[in-house]
Amino acid sequence: MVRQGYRPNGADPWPGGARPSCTIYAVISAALVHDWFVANARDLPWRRPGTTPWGVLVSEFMLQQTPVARVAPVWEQWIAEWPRPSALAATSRADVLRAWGKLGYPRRALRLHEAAAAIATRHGDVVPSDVAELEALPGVGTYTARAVAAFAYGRRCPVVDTNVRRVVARAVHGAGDAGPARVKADLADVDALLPQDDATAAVVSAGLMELGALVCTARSPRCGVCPIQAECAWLANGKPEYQGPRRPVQTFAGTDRQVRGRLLDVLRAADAPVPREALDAVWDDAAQRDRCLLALLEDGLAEQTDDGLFTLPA
DNA sequence: CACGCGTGGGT
DNA sequence: TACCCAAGCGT
Repeated sequence: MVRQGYRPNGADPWPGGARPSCTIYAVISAALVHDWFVANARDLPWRRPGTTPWGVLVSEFMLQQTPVARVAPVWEQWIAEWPRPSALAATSRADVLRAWGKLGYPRRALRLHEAAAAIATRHGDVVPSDVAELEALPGVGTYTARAVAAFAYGRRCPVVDTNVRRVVARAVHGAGDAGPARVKADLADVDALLPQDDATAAVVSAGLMELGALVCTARSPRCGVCPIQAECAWLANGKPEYQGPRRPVQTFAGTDRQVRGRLLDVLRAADAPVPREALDAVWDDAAQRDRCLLALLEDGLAEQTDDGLFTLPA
């Protein structure tokens, strides 16, 4: 139901004077999201019956900032090769980084490797279902912990990612898009609309994400096929454009990230330690190149052998 | 909390 | 073509 001036949770979704002129808020029906998801969910590999909590955890690591289409084939290989945390933990970091391939942000691969070791040694090779225990694992933050609790263990748990934040910002708050993250308030917003039953709530959590990924998209939302269009505060407000501050789009060309990527690409492709000259060839600016190589060594993404050659970490 | 961290596809 | 963006995390 769309209402004037109604605020779920009483929280101010636009702190700091960024409040848009709209005054319409809405309560959206979890049942509609639930039924839409059951009918429209993508057939993703990690949603197949038989996927273990470990499989879910691996998918969530890979999906941190990497699109579904690129993750899917790599996930299949990882689960086939390392079906349990202990199997991954027994693998060298070099092999893990090579298997990570070009998913990006390779520090995630190291953290997943560390998390696997922690699960193997401290949790009996079983991925924890408790949010606090999950958050204690390296590379597992607010989102990933709750995603595993919900999707791997079917628990009622607010799962807030960029998709869900956008759906809530629009459908509930009537804004064009989500502003800067407000973790506590975002979790409370979603918690307020989840049904009580664990299994049903978990499906709704997946449905909210799927809705944001497929229908309530950032660029061209397909409101005409949206299951909650009749309740959507953004539609009721006339789809106002987002007014608040936007995080500046990160540049890439010329940044350390690009240089690190090129250096690491050389190390991944090499089947033996490489001399300095092989790395020097990928970037002209020597100072930047050296800084990046040093950073890779410090991050544990590269190592130097006794005879001065460079490799992926053992 | 704002920022840095890879990569490549869509528009 | 240049942007814009994609299931975040750690510091």
